[in-house]
Amino acid sequence: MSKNIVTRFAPSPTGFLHIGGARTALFNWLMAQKVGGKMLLRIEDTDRARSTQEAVDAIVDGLSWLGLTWDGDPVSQFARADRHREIAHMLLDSGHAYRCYASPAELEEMREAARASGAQPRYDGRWRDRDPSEAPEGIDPVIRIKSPAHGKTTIDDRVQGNVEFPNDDLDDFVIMRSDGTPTYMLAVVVDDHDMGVTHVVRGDDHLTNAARQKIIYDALAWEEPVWAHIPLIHGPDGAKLSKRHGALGAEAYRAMGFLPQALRNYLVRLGWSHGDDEIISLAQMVEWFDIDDVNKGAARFDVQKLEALNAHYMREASVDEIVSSLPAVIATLEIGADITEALAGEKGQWFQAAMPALKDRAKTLVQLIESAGFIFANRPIPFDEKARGLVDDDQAQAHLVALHARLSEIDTWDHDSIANVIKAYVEETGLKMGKVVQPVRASLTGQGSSPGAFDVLQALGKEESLARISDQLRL
RNA sequence: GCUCCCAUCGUCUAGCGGUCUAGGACGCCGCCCUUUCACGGCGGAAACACGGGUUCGAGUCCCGUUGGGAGUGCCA
Repeated sequence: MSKNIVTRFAPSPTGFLHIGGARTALFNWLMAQKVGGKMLLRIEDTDRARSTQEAVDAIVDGLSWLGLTWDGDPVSQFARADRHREIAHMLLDSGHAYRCYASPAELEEMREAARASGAQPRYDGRWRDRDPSEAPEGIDPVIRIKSPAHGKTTIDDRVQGNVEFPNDDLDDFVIMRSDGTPTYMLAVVVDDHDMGVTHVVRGDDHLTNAARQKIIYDALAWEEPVWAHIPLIHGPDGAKLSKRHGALGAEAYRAMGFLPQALRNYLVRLGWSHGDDEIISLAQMVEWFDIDDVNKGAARFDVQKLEALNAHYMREASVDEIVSSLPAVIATLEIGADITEALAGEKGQWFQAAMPALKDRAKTLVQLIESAGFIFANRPIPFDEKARGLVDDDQAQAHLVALHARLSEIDTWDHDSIANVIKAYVEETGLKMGKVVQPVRASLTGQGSSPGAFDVLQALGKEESLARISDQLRL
């Protein structure tokens, strides 16, 4: 691998930083990072109608959140339209491209006919060799590139290997629209070349585009970059990950309570691995990652595995780190405002005190907040029926009620007292500890569906016990 | 339809001709630890899509079948 490699991440700002895009960016970043090269960021905003500034912001935010940095300012592809036009005309002058006056209706007809006869729908090159003097009046032409009529175009891809495309299937595609704006196909080539990009790493949905782009490189006598088309990420159903699979952007995963290091770790293991290693630090990724080791097949997105990784990183993270990443998550919750308010007061201290125990038990920051529900709950909340709801069989319910009755006689409400009552009861009845302790404990701490005994405690004026129970009973 | 890509447990994957009665992780199921829930520990069920070759020997190489996926725009 050469020393001065330049990669780039080139998203189109029509949505947010999709999970697939995030991984593409990660791979690009890793490649550059590994050899001390550069990763550039280019916004492919040539489609004015669909590009928005909000999307650009979301992409930038998403990358930053994931800790993926780029060199220099983001490049706007749209802003480079003049240069694209210049190249298009160069191609025209050199005879590698030509003006085409075919109407949209004509093209549609062409495609229909091709489909009907079972052939590949493609432009038939009807204006390729026609004399410009035949051009109809009042029609703005597009500029098409002359692609080779015979033979094959082969892409030497670092991930996909050598892939050959019959030139028959690569038609004379449009490089400049009739309104004078460049198409993506031309713009990428010109930009990658001008920006000095040496390695193009992107989704394999671009693989056939690489063949088309190579035609442009060849026509310009420019050296093509090293290609690496990484497999797409699929949804649980095996189809390309899309809107209907649920959450889309990095910001959504952030809102769901995932830590950036967890998402990074998960993403890098999709289609790439380093032996049996599962937990991989940033430094290790940089050291171990090799584009040549990336698999060709698409991987399905599995939230459970992401959650497991996240749980790991939450345990590993310091309380401070967790606390500092909480506001962004809370802000996205419906009851976020209430929580923020509650946190400002005494409940904030309880929350802080409970944090070490809380963070080791939750899989996501959202779960962490939810599991602290008893701290934020509005009081008083009826105790009896809630407790009953925790178990479904009658016998267990009876035990629960009986135990609660005994517990309610306790004055001190400290760790030992509660434990002793429970122990005694369990010994007396010969019950399995977990069977009865679990629901009782749940009703005491208010976890699960029942914010229970904490309210009883409060009603009894045992405020200070809350903190103690959080601490001693480990919630 | 056509072009291209892919194919190991449910999922992510290890495997780069013999050490594979196929390893790890997530998930799942037991047991242990535990005053709850977790964590942790131990154990279990679970895969080389199918058919032909090549080879002394194939999960590993070749071909086909089947099954997935991507592309097929004056979108990117």
